[in-house]
Order: sequence, then structure tokens, then C-alpha cells
Amino acid sequence: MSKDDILAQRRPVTIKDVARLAGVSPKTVSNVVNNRPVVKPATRQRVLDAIRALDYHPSALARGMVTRSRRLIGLVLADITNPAYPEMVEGVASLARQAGFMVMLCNTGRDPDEEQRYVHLLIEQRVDGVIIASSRMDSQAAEMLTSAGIKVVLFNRHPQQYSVSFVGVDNEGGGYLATRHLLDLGHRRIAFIRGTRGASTSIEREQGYRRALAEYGIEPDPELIGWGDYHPEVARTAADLLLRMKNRPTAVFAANDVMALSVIDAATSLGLRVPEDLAVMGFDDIAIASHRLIGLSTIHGDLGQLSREATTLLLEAINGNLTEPVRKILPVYLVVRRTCGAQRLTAIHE
Amino acid sequence: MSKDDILAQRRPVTIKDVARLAGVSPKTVSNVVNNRPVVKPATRQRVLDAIRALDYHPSALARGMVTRSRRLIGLVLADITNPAYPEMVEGVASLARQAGFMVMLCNTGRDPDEEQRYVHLLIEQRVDGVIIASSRMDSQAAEMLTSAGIKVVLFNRHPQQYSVSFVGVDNEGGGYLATRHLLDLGHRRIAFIRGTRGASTSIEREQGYRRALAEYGIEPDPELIGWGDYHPEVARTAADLLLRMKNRPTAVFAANDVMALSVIDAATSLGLRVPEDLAVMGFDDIAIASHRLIGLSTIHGDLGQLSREATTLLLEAINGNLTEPVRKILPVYLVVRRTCGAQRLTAIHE
DNA sequence: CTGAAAGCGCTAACAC
DNA sequence: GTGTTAGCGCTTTCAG
Repeated sequence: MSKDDILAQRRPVTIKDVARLAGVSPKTVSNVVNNRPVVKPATRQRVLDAIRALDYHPSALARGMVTRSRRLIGLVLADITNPAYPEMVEGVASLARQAGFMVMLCNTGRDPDEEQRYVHLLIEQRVDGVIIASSRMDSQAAEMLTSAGIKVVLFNRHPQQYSVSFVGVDNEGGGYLATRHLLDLGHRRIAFIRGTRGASTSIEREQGYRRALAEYGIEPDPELIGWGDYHPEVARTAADLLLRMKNRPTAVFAANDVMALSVIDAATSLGLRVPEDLAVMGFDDIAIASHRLIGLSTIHGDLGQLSREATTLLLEAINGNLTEPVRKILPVYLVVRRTCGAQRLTAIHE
Repeated sequence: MSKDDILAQRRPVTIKDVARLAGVSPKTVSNVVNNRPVVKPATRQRVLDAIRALDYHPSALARGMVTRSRRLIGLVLADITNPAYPEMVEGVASLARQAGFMVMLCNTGRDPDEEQRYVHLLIEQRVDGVIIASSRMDSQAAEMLTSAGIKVVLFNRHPQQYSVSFVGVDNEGGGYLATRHLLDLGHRRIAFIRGTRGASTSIEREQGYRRALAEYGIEPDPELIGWGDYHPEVARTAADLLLRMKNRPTAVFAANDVMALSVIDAATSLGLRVPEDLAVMGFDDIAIASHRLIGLSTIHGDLGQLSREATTLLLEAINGNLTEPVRKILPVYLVVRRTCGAQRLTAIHE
């Protein structure tokens, strides 16, 4: 059978076609494709030529069926439009690619039902592992995946039981640092804008906020705590409410940078100057925070690094080199820029 | 064979296991799973119970092997950390999910070799279709995928031959509008910062820039054209160079918003005020551009809408409802904010 | 309406 | 070194 005969069939060329053209068995082609050094150079070359001639691409499907490994990982996240995620996605994607894995993107839009649906799809796709960064505490996603034999790493979320690995930043510590900084600057009425209901990151950052207030002997005022859902519009509304109070806060700590930016926007449109009339702190240190027109004071955690750790962990688990679940918490630090109003008191760390 | 016997085997449960437990043939299970209305309600219920009892998830792999459709699309993009992309990714992801497709993320980092590698992986994965948004004109990616029988939609890139569908915004028109606006404001030394070498978006936006200059009888000054690679750091360096010239430009039009932000950052650190000492225009209208602290004047194209069009087109092509390649170009409009310095001359469109 | 058999493209196990 | 056989889990004929 000639090259043209095979191509004339107009259907995907298979390992058999290559074998026939090269005059060898399918097994030999397989050995060549998988770089197994058991093939005579001459044979190898014949096979390679046939592959090129037919433009053969081995089917990852068929291979996956028998090897039971798809070389695929899932990445579940809450909202890709939050600038904190892309950094993380980049880290996961590049490490995964280097290891020969592709990543399936699952953007849940913070909808638990959608997360649930994605979990099913991921199981059906027989992915090797999943990184979950959608960060709700009550989600059963990790358990479902695990019981389907899929490795899981939780990203920035505390597991309820310690059966799965997780990596995260020190959210409580960051919340403390941010609030403590505002307190040190003399603020006493400090508002807090929460993230998504049930998100452990938000809960922990709030715990840090409360710890700092407690140290100063301040009772947290429920009126000064709003819900922002980690969403710019929602946070914007919450900020408006806070800033229109008769006895408005002199400082706002938002559970992430996106919401902090909304606070600034709200303040500015109400004629309040930041930081003179209102100090603002965020969390995440997204790229735009360091822009000179913004200068957002915030808490920095190395999400790029964290995502690489998460991926490495997941890949090790997939390779079976990880029997025990691992916990890893990266430290965070305070980044003092413009919006907290500390410029005259502290050197700018930039 | 009882439920416990089957589960005791500790290997993925298959359609046969379900069939055995329900006391029917695999075919019947298959009919139930695929919602084919040919199964008696009673049988159907027995099967459903068995599925639930065994926690059975049909393998998309095995199904894909025989149906030759993976319900998978690839999304190739240049740099996920560019804030213009997430908006687009969100549109693609949500529409794909609704249609029961998952998306494989391919972040090329603007590296043609990496793009090439991803194309091979995508072919091996037997994806049904691919949206390419990595935007180099000379790439062979679309041709390779097409000849492997995979549907392709080009996003914001002109195909060299019209064998593939594409959607995009009117880049040339946007470049013209931006430049024309700066000219109308009285600027005559207008710099342009290019994007990635070979990216059609950059080439076309520059064509618009040149057309506007030509209308005013201005010869483009090569010294006023820099390369920014659509990258904040690279653009920052380019901007520095431009702004330190003895005869520096009075306005800069950057081929995207991320680079425009770098220009502003560079100007600010050199002590130049924007817009008083330097007018700046971007392109894309990313979310942060409308923030009150930024107020970036820019060109708006509806990337969310565009990504939805691209996905719809791709899905139609996959379903075989699209025989002819389609071209779709969305219009853009000028968004006048703070950084172009036109606030006193024009109403603010916001 | 349901069952049996064949086969999708590949690799693992075993021959030669 | 290389060929042969069986089978991964599903759907699709084709019978009943």
C-alpha cells in the first residue's frame, strides 16, 4: 500500500497505516513514537519517514484508554477576570506544559452548581489531577474527585479534613498585617469588605482583621463590615454604603485588590480624597496595584510561586511520589504604597 | 454480582458493571446515559439506581474513540496575563460549557515554538475545534489544524488566505480614530508603540495611525515609533526612550492599554504630567482603564461579544452547519477619558 | 424494546 | 529487535 493509497482513504491515519507504509508492525511504530531505544536506527528512520509522509499524529485518546493516563489536569477557578488569577493560571499552565500535560480550564463564576458540573465533566474526562482554586469551604468537589481516583490540590483554601494537599498564603496573617498597619497609622474606624460568602480566604482575612482590632482593644463594629463578593460591582455598592454613613470609616481594608480599587473609585466619586480623607488597603498585590497612578497599599503573597508549588505537588501526586497529603502556607508581607497614607511615616517599599 | 462485589474490585466502574447490577445489557445502560427515549421507564429507573449506587461516570475517552468527537475545544492565546484576554476567555468558556464542551487552555507566551507544540498536542488530543487568538500573521497553526480535520476560528487576526473563519475588531479603524483624535486636539508629534512583531493587530493599528497622519499631511517620524511587544516591561523601556528624546512627542498612542499604562508610568516617573505634558491613548478598553484614578482614553471593541461570536461560529462549524468560512469584523469606538487631555473640549463618554 | 458482537486506535504481554 | 494477540470502555450495527 502506497502513501497515496493510504491518504486517499481520507480518514485519520492510524498507527497501522504507518506500520504498513514502513513495512513494520504497529508495535514497532509505537516504540518509535514513544522513543523507546529498542528500535534499530534504520527501522526507526523508515518509521519516522512514514510518519512524516502521512502526517501521523498518535491519538492521545486511544493511548489514554490503555495507559489510563490522559496527561491532563483540570484547573477550577472562581473568576478568570479577577486579575489575581491569570498570574496563577500562567504558572500552572507553563509547568504543566513542561511536564507534557494540558490543562482544562473550568471557570465557575463563583457558582457552586457550575463547579459541581465541572467536577462531573472532569471525572468523565478522566483527568489525572485537578487544582481547585474556587475557594469555597463547603464544597464537596475535592472529595468527589478524590473518590474517583483523581489527585487534588487545593489552592488557597483550607480543607475541612486533611485528606487532600493544599497550598495557600497566610491569609490570617495578611489580614492582621493590613489592619495593624492602619491602626498604627492612627485609624480607629476601620471598615472591612468581605469577599465571597463561604470563601476561606475571606473568612481568614477577616480573622486577621479582628485579631488586630482586638489587640488595640477595639470591638469590631458590624456596621463597618460589608460584603463585596470579590466582585468589583458588588464591592462598589458596599463601599458606597459605607462611605455615605453619617459616621463613616476613616479607613477601609478590602479582602482583595479588585474590591479595594472599587472602594477608591467610590470614594473619589463622592469627592473623598485617598488617602487624605480615606485610607485604603487591599490584598493580593495584583499587577496594576503598583502603577504610579494607583499606588495601592496591599498585602503581597507570591501567587506565581504558589501556583508553581501547587502544580509541582499535583504532578508528584500523579506520579505516585506523594503518599501523604501536604500543607504549604507561604508567608505574606505588607506593601506600603500611596493609598494607606503612610508615605510620610514609612519609606515606600517598591 | 452485588454492588459491593463490584466496588470491591477497586477499579473504575464501567458500563458493564452497571449493566450487570441492573440486570440489563450494556447497550441499555448506554441508551439511558445518552437519554435516548427508547428505554422502558422501569428499566430506566433500575439503571439509574445502579449508576448512582456504583457512582458510575461514563468515560469520555471511550465514548470519544467511537463517536470521534471529544466535545473539546482548544483556546490558544498569547498571554493570559494581558487583562484583555480574561474577558475573552470568560466568553469562550461559558458558551462552550453551555454546549457541553470543555476548553483546553494553551498559553503560548508569544513564543511561536510553543504555539507549534500546542498545535501538535491539540491534534493528538483530537479536539473538535480551536480558537486561535495568538495573533501572529505568519503562523501556520490554522493550516496544520485544518488539515488534521479540526475546525478553526481565528480571533482578531487576518488570515492570509481565506480558508478559515475569523472574527476581529476594526483595528485599522481604531488606530485611525485614536490618532485622529490626538491630531484634532492639536498634537503633531505623536508617537506610536507597536505590539508584538508580526501581530496583525499591531500592524493594522499602525496602518490606521499612518492613515490619520497622512490626512493631516504629516510624514511619520521613524524615531517616534517604538516596539512594546504588547508587554508592560518592554513598553516601559520603549516609552522611556521616547520620553527622554530632546524633541520628545507630545502624545503617545500605544497599540494596547497595557502598554499605554506603562507609558503613563514612565512619564510620571520622569516628572511629566498626563495629560498636561503628555497625552496618552491606548487600545482595548480593559476594565481598569475606566477607573477614576486612571481614566485612560482608548479604543473600545467589545471583546466579550467578539469571543462569543467566535465560539458560536466554531460550534456551528463543528456541528457541520458552516460550510463556508466566515469573516466578521466588529466596529470600535473612541472612549475619551482623562489621559488624552480632551476633557475640556469634549464631553466625557463614560 | 433489548442483547450480542464488532471495532474505534493504541499499548502491554508474550512469542519468535 | 520485531510481530502477534488481547483488550482498554464505549457505541454501533444487526438480530431477536
